[in-house]
Amino acid sequence: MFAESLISHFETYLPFEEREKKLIRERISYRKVKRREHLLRTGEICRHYTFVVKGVLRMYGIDGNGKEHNILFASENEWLSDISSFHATQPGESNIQAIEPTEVIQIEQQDLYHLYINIPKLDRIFKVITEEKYVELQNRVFQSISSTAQERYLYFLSKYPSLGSRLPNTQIASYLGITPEFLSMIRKELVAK
Amino acid sequence: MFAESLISHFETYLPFEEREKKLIRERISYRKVKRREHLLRTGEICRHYTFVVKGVLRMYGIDGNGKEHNILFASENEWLSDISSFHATQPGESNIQAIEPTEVIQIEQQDLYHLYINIPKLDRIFKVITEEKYVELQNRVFQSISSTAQERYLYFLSKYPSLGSRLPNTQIASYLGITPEFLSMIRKELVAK
DNA sequence: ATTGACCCATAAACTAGTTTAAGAAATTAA
DNA sequence: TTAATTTCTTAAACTAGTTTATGGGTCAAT
Repeated sequence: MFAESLISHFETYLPFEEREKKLIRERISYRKVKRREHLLRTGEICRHYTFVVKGVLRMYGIDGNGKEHNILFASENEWLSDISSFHATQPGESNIQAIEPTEVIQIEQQDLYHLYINIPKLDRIFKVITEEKYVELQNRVFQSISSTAQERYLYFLSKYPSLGSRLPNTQIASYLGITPEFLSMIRKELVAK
Repeated sequence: MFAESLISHFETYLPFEEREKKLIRERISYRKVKRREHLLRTGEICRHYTFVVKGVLRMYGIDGNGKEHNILFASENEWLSDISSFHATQPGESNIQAIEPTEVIQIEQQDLYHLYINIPKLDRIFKVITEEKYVELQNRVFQSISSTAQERYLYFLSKYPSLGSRLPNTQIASYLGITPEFLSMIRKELVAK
């Protein structure tokens, strides 16, 4: 059953009792997302916390000139949500789209709050998950203010080796904050070495 | 008493009973930090979660060429820690230094864990605090891949209006990922308008 | 009052990354 | 299987941001 991949994800943090697993199973839903299908668009309220079972999602923003910029990717066993839109129940800026055919588990706001109340250790687990994601982002900020595009690309490859081959280079360039043309140049230079 | 500024910070999230406040008071310590004094240096284990009562701290990293880059600032009522070093009890890369004379409240790892166990709502509160900081960082990442230095500077000013006048421009330039010379040029252009 | 450390500004030469354009290669849809 | 679309590469002209150097202003400490 699809719920087991989520429960075993939770159990990498803390053990769960059957009673708790049952509560979780009652409050989650499963969804398939086609390649290029959107889960969220600018101006919509983000209604779900989304857990990737299989595939890859990207979260991106759109700048003043209408250009898309990848904020992050989420692949197997990762969480994704426009957190501020989700908690405030307000329209947000973010977009979420599948890059590959993707399967996800989703929790709605009221269900997640219900679970937080009935399974206090979920507060602990999401605190830890958010801290882990926070550290990742902080490293990325440091990279972005201290490193060249080539260094950022090598860091990305070392951090997400599978994504390096799985994603089109245009998506990676957008994540790195450079043009696809310049990424192409960087790759050429790296091969030359 | 110094503990009250921390407790009233917590109570902006959830109410606390006297029993819980007592537990907190027993587990925190107060410290004055001189201008330019360090709370943490590269290679050290980050032993504390630090709450700024008064003043401004900066967290910075050092790149391969020995140059410092400001990852973030923490001023009144903000938390700061090298989270991964703190939880892993392992040496980290980060540095934390006072920009102004600063007063902080600190919690050591064992004390924080003790509080998490005895006051479960602290898991909830730190989950929310970390989510808030996560959203801030995510916005900053989006800025860094989508905006010019001038736009990033204006965003910084709008987001932290007090810091704009309180900090030397060299510190702001380091945070924005540009040279002080270029920030100087940006400011000149903005004044000209 | 004077030194020294730091902070800010200006300018010229330089470099990293963008833009535009155009063609080749690879995927996807029909 | 072919047409259509997306992806990748190359190259030339351009722009945003760096580097180096120089000088002036400010502030805390003697």
